[in-house]
Amino acid sequence: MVRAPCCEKMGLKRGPWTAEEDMTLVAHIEQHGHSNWRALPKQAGLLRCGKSCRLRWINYLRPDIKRGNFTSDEEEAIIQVHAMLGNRWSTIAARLPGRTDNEIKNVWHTHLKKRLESSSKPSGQAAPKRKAKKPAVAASALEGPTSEPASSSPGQSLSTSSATGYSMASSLENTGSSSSEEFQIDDSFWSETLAMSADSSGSGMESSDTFGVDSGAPSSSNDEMDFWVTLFMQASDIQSLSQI
DNA sequence: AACAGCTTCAACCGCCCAGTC
DNA sequence: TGACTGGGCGGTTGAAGCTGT
Repeated sequence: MVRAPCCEKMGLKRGPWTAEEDMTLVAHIEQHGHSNWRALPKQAGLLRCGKSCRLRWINYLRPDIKRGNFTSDEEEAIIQVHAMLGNRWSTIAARLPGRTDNEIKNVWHTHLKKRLESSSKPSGQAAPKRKAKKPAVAASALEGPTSEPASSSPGQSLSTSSATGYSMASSLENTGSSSSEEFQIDDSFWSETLAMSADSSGSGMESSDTFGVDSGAPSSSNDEMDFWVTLFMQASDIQSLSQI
C-alpha cells in the first residue's frame, strides 16, 4: 500500500513558528474550528502542513494550555502515573489539565527520569550538575493570553514553585511525601491495593477523573487505564492513612 | 570575555489505528 | 472486505540558551 506523505514538502515552511503564523492559526481556528487539519493550512493561508498546525495548536496555542514550570504535585503525578503506565504520554497528559503530552514527555526526559535514576544510585552521585534554571523559552516568545511569566528564579530547583494557583487533587497532596521524596512501589503497596480493588470492584469506585479532569475520552478505551489510575490513587490514600 | 559543553524544549518524523468509502 | 485517509501518539532531533572553566 502506497501511503501518501503526511504533507507535501514542496513549498511548505518548517521550523519555528512566527508570531504572525501563530496569530493566523489561532484566528482561523477560533473562527472555523479545526475539523480538518490537512485542509486547514490552505484555508488559513499558512504555508505549513496540517500536522504541523495541529501540533502547534495542541502543544502551544490552545487557550487552555497552562505554561510555566510544573508544580511538585504535577511532577509527582507524572512519576506515579508513569510508573504504572509507562510512556503513555497522552494518557498522562489527560490527567494533568493544561499540560500537553509533549511537555510532559520533555519534563520526564529532562527532569524526572534523571531524578529517579539518580535516586536509585548510591547516594553521592546523584545530583545533576546544574539546577534547573531558565523560564520556559518559548513562553516569552508568545505574548499570549495564557502565557504566564515563568515563575522560576535563578537557582530554582526542578521541583518548581507554582505560581499558577493550580493544585492537584488532594489525593496526591495527602500522600505524605514531600516533592523530593521518590515514589516507590513495594509489596505492601500491591497487597493493599489489590485487596482494596477487590473490595471496591462493582461497588462504585470514585470517578475515574481523579484529578478533576474531564479527559473527554470515551470511557471504553480508557477503562483499563482509568482502573489503574484510580487504583493507584486509592493506594496513595491508603499509604497516607497508614502514615498518620 | 570567550569558549566549550550541557540542558531544555519546540518541532519534526514515522508509525499505528480508527473511520470512511 | 480491502484500500485509503486523517488524526494521534511516541521517539528523536537540533537550535537556542545557560553554566562552568
